[in-house]
Amino acid sequence: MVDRRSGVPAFRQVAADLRDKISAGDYAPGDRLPSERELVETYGVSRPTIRDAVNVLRTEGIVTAEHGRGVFVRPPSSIRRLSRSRLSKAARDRNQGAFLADAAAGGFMPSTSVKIRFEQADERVASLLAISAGDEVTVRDRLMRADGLVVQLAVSRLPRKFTRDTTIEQVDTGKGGAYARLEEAGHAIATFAEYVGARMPTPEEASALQLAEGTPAITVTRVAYGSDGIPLEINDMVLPADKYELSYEWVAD
Amino acid sequence: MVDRRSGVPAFRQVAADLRDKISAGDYAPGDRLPSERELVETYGVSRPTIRDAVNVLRTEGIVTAEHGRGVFVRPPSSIRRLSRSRLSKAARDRNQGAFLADAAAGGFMPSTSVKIRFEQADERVASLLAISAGDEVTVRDRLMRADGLVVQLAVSRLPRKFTRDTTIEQVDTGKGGAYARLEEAGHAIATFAEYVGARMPTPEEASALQLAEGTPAITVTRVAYGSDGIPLEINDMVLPADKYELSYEWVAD
DNA sequence: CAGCCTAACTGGTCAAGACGAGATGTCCTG
DNA sequence: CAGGACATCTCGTCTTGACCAGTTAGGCTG
Repeated sequence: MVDRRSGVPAFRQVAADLRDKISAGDYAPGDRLPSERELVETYGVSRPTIRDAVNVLRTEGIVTAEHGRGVFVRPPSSIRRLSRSRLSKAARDRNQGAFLADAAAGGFMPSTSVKIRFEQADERVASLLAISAGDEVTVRDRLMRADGLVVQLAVSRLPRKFTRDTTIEQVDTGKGGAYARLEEAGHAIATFAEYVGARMPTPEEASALQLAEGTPAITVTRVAYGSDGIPLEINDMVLPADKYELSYEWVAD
Repeated sequence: MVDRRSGVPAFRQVAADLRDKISAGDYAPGDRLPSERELVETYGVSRPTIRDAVNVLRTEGIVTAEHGRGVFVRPPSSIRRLSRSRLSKAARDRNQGAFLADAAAGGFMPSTSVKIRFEQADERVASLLAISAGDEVTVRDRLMRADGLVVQLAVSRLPRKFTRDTTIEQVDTGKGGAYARLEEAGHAIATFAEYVGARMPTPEEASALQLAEGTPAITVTRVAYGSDGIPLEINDMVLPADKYELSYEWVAD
């Protein structure tokens, strides 16, 4: 029941009560919550109020609603850990992109689709690639699927001057991937930098990644530098936060 | 106006239209949107429908509502970049914790509050610290403020066997911080590992960090290892995703 | 007995209306 | 002219009522 005199809005009281019941285990992961109309009875409030309460839990990501079936406690999803060793030369030499290596380890059927296009660098891209805004860049737009489900979006951008007359401008870059082609052209990768953030996905990202309401996206911008310190490539990735965790290790100095 | 025959729910049409107008610059960051009652007129739908639409944008984090004032386009917040060099020994020797070093660089007034407690390791903590579940750990619970605003929560846990009879069990650990005390006790830090994820904040975190609706939290778990590979400390941090970006650099191998 | 079909669930959307509470400018009063 | 009271904006909450749209299980039909 709801305390009308407490000053706390009714829908928040209901949300808090349901949240407590879930964390106490009264409703276990995968369980169906009572229907909205049942909750109307038990709490003595109207249906929109119940819906407001459930929406709070949905945006918190702890329940999902399925039309016609009910509202379910979201089971903790298995986290895939991405380590920076995915970019080691050893892994590259095995002719595996980072994603294919993950697939081999994770035991799922990988598939990727690539689109190539060319564009003029905007301010952010130009600054990260140390070129001038408006300079031409080669863009490789990748969609990665695991067992048919999209699990990762990645957009790779390279100054066109490094990719002309290479298979980097083709869908299939050949054995070893784009980094191997760069190396053949005299641009071996020397260092990496990654910038990690998180935000709510755009509607397009949410539908592409099939994100449930209340699931944030992790954004990773990776910059690959040559031995002379010149940026060779930036790679913008968007990952579902409920499926990925990034790991980094380093030696203390 | 709203197209009733399109099959797209009215509140989503309104949300999409407002989102487009915002990204097109019709409403600039900081601008007030038309009031809900005005939107009722322009779109020809009821107020609950308008509110649903606005709520979509709120959970997407692109507008905030202020009671009595209006709905405002959220200005892009300035991102503070946390680099791993914040943990270099040089920085530690300057008697600066990571947070104080950031403050010096960012030019804001820092303040922190610390609570010490002891608890028994749960499964996750035990596994990360390579001890047995139930073993006693020293917990340092920190709250960091910048100009009075809470900007970071951090919980540090160390096996009690490493902290007994040290100032690590005091609020003030002394010059150089906890890592310096560990080193004096023969446990120099050799390597770090960080695990980065993101999720929606709990209600407690949201109010502590004063997160606007629709702002995710970045979670960082840092493990510090001694030269013998033994875990010495784990540090769980929660950061507002709209204020922080993490950066990592490494040499390709 | 197999398969379809429908009834009775479920959540999704929307309306119209009411009142509460914070913010703010204006106008009146001292 | 300064300051406070109030009118009137804003969003916040909640109700009643209705219909639409997936889902599912049970019963009917062939």
